[in-house]
Amino acid sequence: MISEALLMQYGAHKFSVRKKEVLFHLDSRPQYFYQVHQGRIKMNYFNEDGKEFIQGIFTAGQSFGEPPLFEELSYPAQAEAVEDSVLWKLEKSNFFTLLKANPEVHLELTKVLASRLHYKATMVAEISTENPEHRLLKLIDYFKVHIYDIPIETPYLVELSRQQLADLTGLRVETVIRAIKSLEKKGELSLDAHKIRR
Amino acid sequence: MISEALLMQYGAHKFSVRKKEVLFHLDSRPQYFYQVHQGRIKMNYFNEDGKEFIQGIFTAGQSFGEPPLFEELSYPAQAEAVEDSVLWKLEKSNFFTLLKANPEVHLELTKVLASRLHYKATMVAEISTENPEHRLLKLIDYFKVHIYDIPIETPYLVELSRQQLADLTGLRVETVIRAIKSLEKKGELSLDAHKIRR
DNA sequence: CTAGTTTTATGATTTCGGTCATAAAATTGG
DNA sequence: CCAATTTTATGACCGAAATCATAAAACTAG
Repeated sequence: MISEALLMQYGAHKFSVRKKEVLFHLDSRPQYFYQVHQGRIKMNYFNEDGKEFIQGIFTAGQSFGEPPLFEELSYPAQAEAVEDSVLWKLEKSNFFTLLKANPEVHLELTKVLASRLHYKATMVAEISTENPEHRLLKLIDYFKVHIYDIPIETPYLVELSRQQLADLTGLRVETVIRAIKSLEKKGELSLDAHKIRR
Repeated sequence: MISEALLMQYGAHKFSVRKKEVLFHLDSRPQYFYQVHQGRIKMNYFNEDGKEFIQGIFTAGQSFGEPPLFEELSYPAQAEAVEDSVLWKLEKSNFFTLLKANPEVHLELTKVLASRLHYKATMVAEISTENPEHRLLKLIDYFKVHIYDIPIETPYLVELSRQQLADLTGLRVETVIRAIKSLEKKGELSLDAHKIRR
């Protein structure tokens, strides 16, 4: 997260997007550094027959889509507004000028990339080797502990739909619904009015 | 990749590991920055019933296992020598001193993390949504273009075993063997003496 | 308030890749 | 050089999750 003061100083602009609007497409070349000011943005991939995979969901204060800025790479997913949102947008070259002039910001950004890499390494191993229930618990606990910084023993209310859980874990909605039910029966989580608590 | 001169200057040491030796375990806390001097190291995860997933294979000049150094995180996989190898090992605190004093090295490292994030994002989406043949082609092309820097039109000889391909794509050996056969039949790649060329 | 949409739910059926068993070919190491 | 190990290969069978169909419940927007 880069402070607004700094973003403005280096010529960033705020702009609005409507729910479902696409910010950039799969395989396009990055031109800007993006940071969420308000709302929620997801990065997602669709295969040939329309199956979605969600790389990440980003909320106020979080940046996204930085990796391809650093190499001559194109985006491995598109970015789409989950709800009406306001974003900061900073020209690529200005972004690098900013980083160079502010080593502590650069270090912060490296930490963000490191933590995202940790998340991806965790999820890809889960998806490759574990069953649906295991995957879902891992994802839920990951969000709780690493994204929302809630101690593992404190109850946490999952704010993701069954479909989003499916698209984050590579499962299908029906499988998620059944696995969640089964996990409730086993006492691994609780449900009240369809909301998942763990 | 950090130059040997710089590594030495900040107190790094070289040490040897034998094939199959484990450098650090899953869930342990990182204490060092590691860089391969000679040989090959893989980072891998095993689920409860022994199914392996390979996060990456690192060769001479490449560093690995950096992300958890930047946050207070534990390793999401273990590191294991694929063959007898020699490694550089730099104390965590010295590593950060080095980065701080050498911004261009820090930027290089950020690029490495960015490119690894790109690889993981690509593979996790593949594994979640695509069939075995698609996954294998994507992996092979990724290694060719992004890891070995070979132009897509130049033939490339895959130096990974069927088992390694399986553990990198979340498949089983038998499935990889059959998919490779089928891809050969379709003309997507060629085989000579079991070696895969594409 | 209500029609329309999205989300959650559940049963029946299918399928793709996993599992199991076995063996040939290739590689390695002593 | 040869025994032991690893890698590649192939067929038969199985099963977990995907797919398909349908509907109730819960939201949402006008």
